[in-house]
Amino acid sequence: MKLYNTLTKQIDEIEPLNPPQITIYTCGPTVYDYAHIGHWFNYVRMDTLIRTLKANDFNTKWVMNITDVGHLTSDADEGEDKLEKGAKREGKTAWEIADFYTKDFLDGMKQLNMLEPNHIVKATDHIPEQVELIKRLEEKGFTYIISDGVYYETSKFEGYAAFAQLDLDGQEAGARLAINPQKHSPTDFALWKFSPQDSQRDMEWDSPWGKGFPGWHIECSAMSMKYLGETLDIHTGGIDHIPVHHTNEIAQSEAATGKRFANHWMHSNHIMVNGRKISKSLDNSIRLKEVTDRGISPMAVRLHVLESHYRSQSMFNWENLEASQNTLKNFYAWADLQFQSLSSQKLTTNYDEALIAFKEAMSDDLKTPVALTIFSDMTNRIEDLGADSVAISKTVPIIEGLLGIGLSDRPDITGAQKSIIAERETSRADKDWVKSDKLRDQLAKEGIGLRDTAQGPIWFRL
RNA sequence: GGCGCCUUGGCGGAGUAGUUACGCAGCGGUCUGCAAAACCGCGUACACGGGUGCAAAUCCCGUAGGUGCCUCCA
Repeated sequence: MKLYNTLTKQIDEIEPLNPPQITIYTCGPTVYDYAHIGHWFNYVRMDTLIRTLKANDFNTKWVMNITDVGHLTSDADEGEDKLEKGAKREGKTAWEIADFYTKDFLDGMKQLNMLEPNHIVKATDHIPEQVELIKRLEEKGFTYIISDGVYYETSKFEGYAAFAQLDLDGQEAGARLAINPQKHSPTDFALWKFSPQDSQRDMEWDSPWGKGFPGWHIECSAMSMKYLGETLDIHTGGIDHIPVHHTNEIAQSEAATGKRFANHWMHSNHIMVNGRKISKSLDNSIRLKEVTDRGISPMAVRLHVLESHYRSQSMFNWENLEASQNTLKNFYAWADLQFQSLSSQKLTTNYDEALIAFKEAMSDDLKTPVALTIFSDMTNRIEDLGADSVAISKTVPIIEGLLGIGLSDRPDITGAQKSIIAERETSRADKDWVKSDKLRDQLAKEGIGLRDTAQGPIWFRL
C-alpha cells in the first residue's frame, strides 16, 4: 500500500516497524465547539485510511486524541484557552464544555459510520505523562522558563524548519514575532503554562514548575508515545497542522527520545464552502445536524468525502451533496439486489477483476474517486444484463469494509412483503391495474419501491 | 512582505502526452398498463499567450485570475 508522506514529500510504500501491526495516531478535535463539515471530511478520510490498511491485512492500532485543555486561541501561546473561553461563553465550566462537545463529536463519528479507534484519549487524563515528557526535555536542555511558562527552545533542535519547509526568516514579518518578547525565538512554544495570578482556572494541575496546564503540542507526543511507542508508523492530521503543531511535535518528541517520531505523515487538505475556507470569521461552518435537518443522510456526506481526493482542496456545496445522496440511493438499490434472483444471472462486470482494481485504487494513495468509478461500473445496467445475487452478496461486505457507506445495513424484505409483490404480479397478469397499484402503494408506505423490468419486478428500499 | 497550491462542460470532480472518465443537474428518446430514483443518446470541457514534441488538457516559460499557510482553524 502506498501513501503520500509529508515527511519525504513523495508517495511512499507503507512499511510498518512491526508488521503486520501498524500504529496510527490521529490528531483529534479540540472540544470547545461543534465539529463542522470540514472536520468531518478530515476524520472520514482518516477512517478511510484505517479501513484501507485493514483491507491490506494490516493489524491496525489506532489512537485518536481529544484536546480538552491547553489549546489556546493563538498558536503563538497567547490568548485564552479555548475550553476556558467556551466555558465563559456558555456559562459552564471548562470541564462541562469538554464533556458536552466530546459527546457530540463521538456521536458524529457514529453517525458517519467511523470505525472506533483502539483508544480515544483525553489530554486531561494524561497530565502526568506530559509532565514526565517535559522533564525529559528539561534534562536534555531543550527548555527554558519565562514568566508565563516553560518553553521549548526550537533553535536547539536541528532541522526544526525542515518538515514544513518553513522559511523562518521570511516569517519574521508575521504575527509570531511581535508577541511575547521574552521568548528566545518566535517559533518557541509553551510546554507548560502557568496559571494566571489574578484569576482561577477551571483546569489546572501542580507540576515541578508551578501550578498550570500543559501546552497544546505536548499532549500528542506524550499520549502517542504512551500508547504506540516512541516511534509510530503513521501520524495523521489536517494540513494546517504541518507548520506549527506537527513541526513542534516532531521537535519535542525527537529531542526527548533521540528517535524518529513518526515514519509516515498523512495530511488531509481543507475543503472550501462556496469557494472560501471555513472559518469562524466568515461564519460559514456547517454542522452535521444541518445536513440531517435537510433530510440528507450522513452516509451521503461520507460518499461526498470519498468523491474527492484527500490531498486536493475540494469544494463543498449543497447541490453536490444532494448529488451524492442520489448516487448513494443507486448504490443501495444495487445492494438490495443481493436478495433478489433475477431471471438472468449474467454479470455486467467481472466482479473479481473489478474488486481487485477497486482495492488497488484505494491502496494507491487512497484514490477514492477512482475506486468509486470502478464500483459504480459494477452497479450499472443490472436490469438489462442481469445480476448474480450471490456475487453481489459476496461483494457488498468487501466494498462496505472499505467505503463504510452503509451498504451492509440493509436486510432482506419480509415474507409478507414478498407475498405482496407476488400478489401484485398475479394482478398485473390479470390486468387488474387498480389492485396492482394499490399493492404498490402499500409497499411504498412500508418504504419499499418497485420497478417492473424485463427481468421481473425489482424492489429497493426508498 | 515570505512560502505554496490551483484554474477541466450548469455544478462537482478524475485523468497527466496519443483512448467520448464519471456523478448530479439539463435536453431528447426507449422500455412500461401506468410508473420508475431503469435504460439509451446529446450537449462535442480542459484560463490566456508562447515554446518543445509526429502528437499537449497533460511537459516548459510567461500572463491573468483564484486561493491556502505564515494569524483562529481539520
